[in-house]
Amino acid sequence: MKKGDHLFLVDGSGYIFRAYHALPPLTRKSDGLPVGAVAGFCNMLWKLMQDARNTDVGVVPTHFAVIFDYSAKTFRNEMYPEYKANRSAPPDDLIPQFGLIRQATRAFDLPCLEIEGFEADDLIATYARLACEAGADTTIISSDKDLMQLVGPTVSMYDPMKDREIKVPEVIEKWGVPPEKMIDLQALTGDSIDNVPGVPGIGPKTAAQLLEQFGDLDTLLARASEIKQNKRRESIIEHAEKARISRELVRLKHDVPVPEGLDDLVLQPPNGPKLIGFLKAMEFSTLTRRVAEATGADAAAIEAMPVAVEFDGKAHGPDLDAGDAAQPAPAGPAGEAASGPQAMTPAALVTARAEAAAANPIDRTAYVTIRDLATLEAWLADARETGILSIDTETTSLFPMEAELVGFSIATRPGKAAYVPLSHRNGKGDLLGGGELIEGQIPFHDALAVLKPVLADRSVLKVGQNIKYDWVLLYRLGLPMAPLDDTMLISYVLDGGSSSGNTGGHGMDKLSERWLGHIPIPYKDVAGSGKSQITFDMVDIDRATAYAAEDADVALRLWQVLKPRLVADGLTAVYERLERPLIDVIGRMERRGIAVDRQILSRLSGDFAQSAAALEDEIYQLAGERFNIGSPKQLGDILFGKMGFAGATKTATGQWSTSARILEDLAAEGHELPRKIVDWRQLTKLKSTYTDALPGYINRDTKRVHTCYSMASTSTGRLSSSEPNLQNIPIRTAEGRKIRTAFVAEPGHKLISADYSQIELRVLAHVADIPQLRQAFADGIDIHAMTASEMFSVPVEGMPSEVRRRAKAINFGIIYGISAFGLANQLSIPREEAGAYIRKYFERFPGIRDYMDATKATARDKGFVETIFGRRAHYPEIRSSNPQVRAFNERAAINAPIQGSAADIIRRAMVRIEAALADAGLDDVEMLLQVHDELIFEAPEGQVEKAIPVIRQVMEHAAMPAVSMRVPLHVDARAADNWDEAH
DNA sequence: GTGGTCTCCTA
DNA sequence: GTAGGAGACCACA
Repeated sequence: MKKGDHLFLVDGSGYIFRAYHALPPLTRKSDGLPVGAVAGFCNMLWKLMQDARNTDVGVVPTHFAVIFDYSAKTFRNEMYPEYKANRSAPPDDLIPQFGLIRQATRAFDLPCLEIEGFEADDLIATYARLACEAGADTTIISSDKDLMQLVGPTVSMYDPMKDREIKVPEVIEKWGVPPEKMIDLQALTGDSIDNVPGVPGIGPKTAAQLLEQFGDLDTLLARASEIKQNKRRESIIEHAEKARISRELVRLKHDVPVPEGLDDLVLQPPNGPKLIGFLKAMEFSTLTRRVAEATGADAAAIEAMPVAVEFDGKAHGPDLDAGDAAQPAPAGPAGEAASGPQAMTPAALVTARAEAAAANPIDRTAYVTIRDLATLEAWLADARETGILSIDTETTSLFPMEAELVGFSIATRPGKAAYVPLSHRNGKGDLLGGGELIEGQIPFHDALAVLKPVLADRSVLKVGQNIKYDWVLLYRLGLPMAPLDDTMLISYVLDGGSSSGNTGGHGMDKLSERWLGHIPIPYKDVAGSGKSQITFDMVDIDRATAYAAEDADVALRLWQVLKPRLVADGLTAVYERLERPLIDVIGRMERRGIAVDRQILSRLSGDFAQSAAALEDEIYQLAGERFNIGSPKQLGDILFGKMGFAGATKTATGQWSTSARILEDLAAEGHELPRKIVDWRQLTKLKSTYTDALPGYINRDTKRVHTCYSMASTSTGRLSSSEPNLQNIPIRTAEGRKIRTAFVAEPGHKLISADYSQIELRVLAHVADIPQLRQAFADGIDIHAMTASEMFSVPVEGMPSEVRRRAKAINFGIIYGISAFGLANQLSIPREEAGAYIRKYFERFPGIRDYMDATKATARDKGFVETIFGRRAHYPEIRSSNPQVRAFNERAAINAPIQGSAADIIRRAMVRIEAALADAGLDDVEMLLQVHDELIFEAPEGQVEKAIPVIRQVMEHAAMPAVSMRVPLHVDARAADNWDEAH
């Protein structure tokens, strides 16, 4: 940059907010994406650049940059934590526009600058200083008073919305002080919007007058006692320190370490086609035409560019990784490098990756065992080179909270994989294990010390299959890992639904077979199975290398094949918003676990055992013989054979059915035996599944129970919990509830339970857009009573409970893809009667039938259905010629968007809640469990009252801004010493 | 020992 | 009628 050059600096962030509030709202025609601020921004930039080229008016920029705030947190927060603390979140329809405006800037071929920790204003101050030193002039495109301190002989401001220049005279006219005194003036007046305190009672007029009188702030504060007005004097003396802090807050930083020098900001000639591509994608037809005219481009021949919407939620078009600073560019396999992934369409990239996978078969002989630090370091250096590290840990247990690390495998490029054994032992130990450490392994802590920085390096993407396991394990060993990608979760997003099966559908062996045409070594083959199974530390190192390195290699290859499919299928947003950010959130929940009181469980076990034994005697008495009550076969013979009870039905395999339902019916007829069997079953169930089993899951180190959540084993997007399953802890009966009292908070803490009320019915009301349901939820009235009232024309007041019960069953039936058969079963009524109810229901709520028909049609056409956030559930068998299979898939397809949308909503809440709690200063409030529509937290007693509203706020607004629900979400939250009382 | 069936716990 | 996990039993190997 040289003398005579002219730098234009656009205050991008400032402009966004101003344009948003000043301009009428505008949405993209085709899909309702809000783009008002984007439109204003593009028009402004184009006008600026046009004016600049019409050399007879205005000044001509030679250098140009658009500058943004990186985030709300800056160095000023360290000086003064309350700075900008009362800023509310931006409006929901503005959020997606932030990313779009950055993309617009790039489409204009303009530098788009932002630096973490600094405000846009600081960058502007820095560049203005640099330009000044180079002898050039600067025009700041903004009207923000915070920037006026920069105005001077070579720096002016320009307000694009009012077409007005701001130079020294304008500043004096507006504020009564020259630009160089603006800092002192703002220090006195403060700023309620940014939460700069200032001196109470001092406004701009008074401040200007005082500065006129005393010259500057320091003099004023030193001689404050001379001020005549009593109130003013006292206020200034009392708040002198606040004024000083305020001065530092408003003073812009002129020496930000900017990565781009001035010479990087040289204004380039306009790239018409690129800009038109973007404008077309935004559907700005007028500006598209103008740009085409001005640049001589043929707009009709230019395609709309795929625009990544950094939208919090459902993708509007392919959500490329453009906005994801955390994620390094995917490393392409050889052969693709010539064109580079960016130059290929998503579909072409998918094809290329699949072909590369097929052409590059897996060769286990190429895997190496790393036995010294230098080699390990060289491999990790390669990972920094490629920006990607596939990793897999080998351990002694499936539970990451108690597993011991035996070794780990890594892969940096397809085919380039290695295993690092750490604690393999020989078989010389006694029966308790033991054995001696085998030689030729890197010392445990040395290897981890070398691995640690790479795992923490945000420029190296860590890829794995079910990487949450490795994350939890490695975190326990003091090795945090980020960022993460998980091939299992990518597959889950791409191919979720019944097509993938409920178990192992996204397991590595299946994925490898499907996508790479390769069957990896089964775990059984290296460690055996059953009684003869050995722990991995006993596996021969050569065999372990083949197995483990292959896993890392396969995961890397799968990642290469699957990741581009996210973009091609428009599922990036689902993965980025609902899966990826949840990995470490759930990882932390698993790590925390929950305290379970062993004494309570043990006492309950005793109680249950005693009651069950008493029942057993009575049952034998009534039956006239001893038999195994727990055997449905024997029980059926006794009840329906020997004793000849009526009403027997057969199960699918021709056995007598002894389900609770049948036994209850018999009991209702006055038979004593079936009643006692039902009670016995309940007690033994509670004992064996809960009170006996749970203590075995208490971790010996943490003394807590750490369930394992699976993020990819349901067809709808729900989580599942296992080992132990904490999502089916009893609640229905008084006896069962007692088990919940054993789930307790630590001393000095409380458990908080927050659950969504009727979330699935609310989702139904939203997606099917049913006026009566929406109204009922808006009014907060009893939804089942309302349904009954509509259906049976009875007033809600004084409604018999049986009527409400039936309506409730129908409401649930609707969510489950109702059938007359199922409803008849549920209500124990004839199928004809159930059918009549359903017809009646559809008469009253025709929108629901429309929704169901539309959902079935979509599922048939596309093979999948979608949640409101775009998660897909595949049901290919809905086209089956078997009517039973078809009907089942139809019901599942109807249920999936409802259950799945609710699951997505709570996932979104979970992703956000930690930050929300931290922002509220509640870092010690910890999320422990998720039970589909409920979240359990543990909080220090003193923080409970503050935490509950934060939790509710996040949960109730979790769908926003991606989806604005037509019905409110409602969350009930309560705190207590144990889970029973909290729920 | 493994896998299927039945039953029952949850949302 | 949807979505799960788990324990007990029992027939099979």
